[in-house]
Amino acid sequence: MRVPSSSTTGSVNKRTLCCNKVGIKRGPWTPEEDEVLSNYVNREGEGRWRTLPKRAGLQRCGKSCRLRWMNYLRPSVKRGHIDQDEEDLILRLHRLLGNRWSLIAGRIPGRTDNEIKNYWNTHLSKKLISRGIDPRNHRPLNPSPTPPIGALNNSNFVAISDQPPVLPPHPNALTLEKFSANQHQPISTAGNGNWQTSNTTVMSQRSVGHGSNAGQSYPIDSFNDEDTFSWYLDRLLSDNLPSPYQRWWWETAAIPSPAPPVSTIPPAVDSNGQGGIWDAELVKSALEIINQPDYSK
DNA sequence: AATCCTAACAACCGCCAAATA
DNA sequence: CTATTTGGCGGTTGTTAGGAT
Repeated sequence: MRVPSSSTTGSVNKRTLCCNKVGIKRGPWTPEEDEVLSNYVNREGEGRWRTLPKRAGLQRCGKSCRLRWMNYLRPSVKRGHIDQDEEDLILRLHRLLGNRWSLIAGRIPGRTDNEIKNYWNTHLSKKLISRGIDPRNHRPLNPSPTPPIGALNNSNFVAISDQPPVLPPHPNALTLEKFSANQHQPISTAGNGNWQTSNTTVMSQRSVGHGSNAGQSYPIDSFNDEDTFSWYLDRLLSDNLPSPYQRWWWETAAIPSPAPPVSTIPPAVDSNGQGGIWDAELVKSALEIINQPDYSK
């Protein structure tokens, strides 16, 4: 929660335009404000956030209104206790997707990216650390052969061995390496989460696998392949998830529609006879990640 | 009772891609 | 085609509540 807007510190100059106006309120929302915003959005619908405050009669910036609606007021938002199933799922998805909170939230009905991010930072990352696992990459924190005594008992997780699991590399990184090696210029994942060539950012991770992106000039022409790969990976994962998760995984998938029929999935060998993009090791890595039994109840 | 410490989480920030003018 | 606006994202801040001292 923030200090209300009356403060006039030097940081004001750095604020984005919508929050830089005199008379714009900041900080916690009151029940009265919530009601005004809820009534307005229920009546007029979502969108046009920038002009919404004026139309609705709120002394807030549009960004703040959008955030309040999306994370708190929306009827579909399920707030409160995150149960064991959800927690298990967040762990699996984070291991697969990293800090892509909106993608993770998209797989957990009723939960927002902000809520999952908070839950991760306050609960789950600490839980993993207590197990001797690095929450950033799900690999052992301490590469020494003997984990600390008691580390495996200090959580809700069921220890399946005396050793923390050694996990395979992140599948998305593998994906791009594969694209690069077979067909295109060198691409790597940068620390800022963007895909890069040697000196130029070429593709935002937010674009990968979703949307047409017509008109954009990506140096790789395999965007559709990547798109298809996302779909294929989705199918593999849904088929191999623990049973309670299978149905909603597919139902909530944020993937192109309609999905391509199975018959269009390219073979595991490309036209040159080289290892194709559906590399068996890549698929195996993804399945190993999602099926790691250490998060099971 | 007062103070300190920390977990929890709502809200803000800067950035950037997509949409629109 | 370019400039501007909008919406969405992940990272971070800082208030609050509650437990410990």
